[in-house]
Amino acid sequence: MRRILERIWLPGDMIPNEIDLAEEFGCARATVNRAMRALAEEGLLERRRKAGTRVALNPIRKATLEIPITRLEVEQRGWAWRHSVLERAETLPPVSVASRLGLSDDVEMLHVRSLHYADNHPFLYEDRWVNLSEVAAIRDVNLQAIDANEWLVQNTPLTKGDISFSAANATKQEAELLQTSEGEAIFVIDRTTWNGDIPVTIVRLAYTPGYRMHTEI
Amino acid sequence: MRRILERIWLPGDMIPNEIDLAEEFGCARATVNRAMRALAEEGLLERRRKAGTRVALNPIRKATLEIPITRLEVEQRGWAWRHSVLERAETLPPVSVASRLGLSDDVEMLHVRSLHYADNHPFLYEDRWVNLSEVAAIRDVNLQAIDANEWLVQNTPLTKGDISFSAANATKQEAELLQTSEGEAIFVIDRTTWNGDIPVTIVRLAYTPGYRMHTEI
DNA sequence: AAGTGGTCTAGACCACACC
DNA sequence: GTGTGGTCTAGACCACTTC
Repeated sequence: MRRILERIWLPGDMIPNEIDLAEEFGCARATVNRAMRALAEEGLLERRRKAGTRVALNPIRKATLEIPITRLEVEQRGWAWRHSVLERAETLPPVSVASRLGLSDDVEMLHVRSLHYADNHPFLYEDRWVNLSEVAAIRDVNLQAIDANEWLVQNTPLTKGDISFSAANATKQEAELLQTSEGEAIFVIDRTTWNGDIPVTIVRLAYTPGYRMHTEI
Repeated sequence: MRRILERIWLPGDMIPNEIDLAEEFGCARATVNRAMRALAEEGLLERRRKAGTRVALNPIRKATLEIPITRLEVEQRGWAWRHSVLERAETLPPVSVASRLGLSDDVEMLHVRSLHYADNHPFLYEDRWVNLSEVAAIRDVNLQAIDANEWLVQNTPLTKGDISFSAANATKQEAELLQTSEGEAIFVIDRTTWNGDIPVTIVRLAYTPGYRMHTEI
């Protein structure tokens, strides 16, 4: 790592193989392998069998985003969290939702709209659809007492997720709920989650204006 | 992993120690360690010496975001990339920039504003300040020929980065550059990068309306 | 004090990708 | 074919943290 950061080994350079490095550093080959694997996972090296190891040309440093439970995210900032369920209905999904989940639009799903507060200020407006045929047990959950996401994470196997981040102008409804004005720029997360190949839930999270998602590399 | 996903081991459960697992699976302890370390890095397990290993209570599944070079991001979508430098000046930074970098505001920095295109449509407006005392060599670089970010990534050690994502309403200037209307919601990335403790560059990336950043977990 | 995970070793065999 | 990384083993000692 030092040699890469100090540009002794330049991007694109081949570096010695594991056996030679082990000899140079006076350690076992397994130790070299462990170190190199870690550097490759960080994106600093590119490794291929037979072809050898080279310093990554585009050190695409991977930022890891933690996808937190809203309650914890709010509480970590020192605010009091609460949320309020605006709507809870078992109903037919719009085609856009059904098709994105690969489900038929003539089977009822659970539709939950809720508003999360931080210290009594609107923080996040959540619009969620849940696949009832996969998570029937959620019918009996008091979603006012526990956030749907928190319940799902703790009670359903979730193996795969698809997340996208974007910006959107607040609709009139969103503006009213988030106590801002129509057209204000809103940070939006759209997330779809599967258990294996079975879609579990799709949710749109619209954050209060000024929200920033933060990470380090 | 199977036992966690199939909820045989529930969130919060302690799981057997490495020696017992090695015996159960008929493998060496090092192999168990390797597997458990991988699961811990994915966020499925929490490990502490002496305290043991437990299934993560909040499977904060970590999404890894790749921070790509804009040229590659555009080209990967099958579009032709080009960019055009709007301004290039060695000048004193505004206090906001200097203070966020922890630099004095009476030392000149390089200010570069540029517009990236995808298939001749405006894609990204970039406003960047570079610490010339750390990266003097960039004075002689033809930034019209290579994107500043791409040059920096390949020619400067960058050890630490701070990234935030947010939504903003397009200013009049941004709207004109991105060929949209004032107030349109814009996806914004603010990134500050250091080499060790020395700040290297700070940049604001304003994406074309409708831009989505995407990842999977 | 003691038990846990963290790390390392020396050796072995394997799988893949390039020749 | 052959050289590379990928993986595994059996054993050892270490470091941390909880008891």
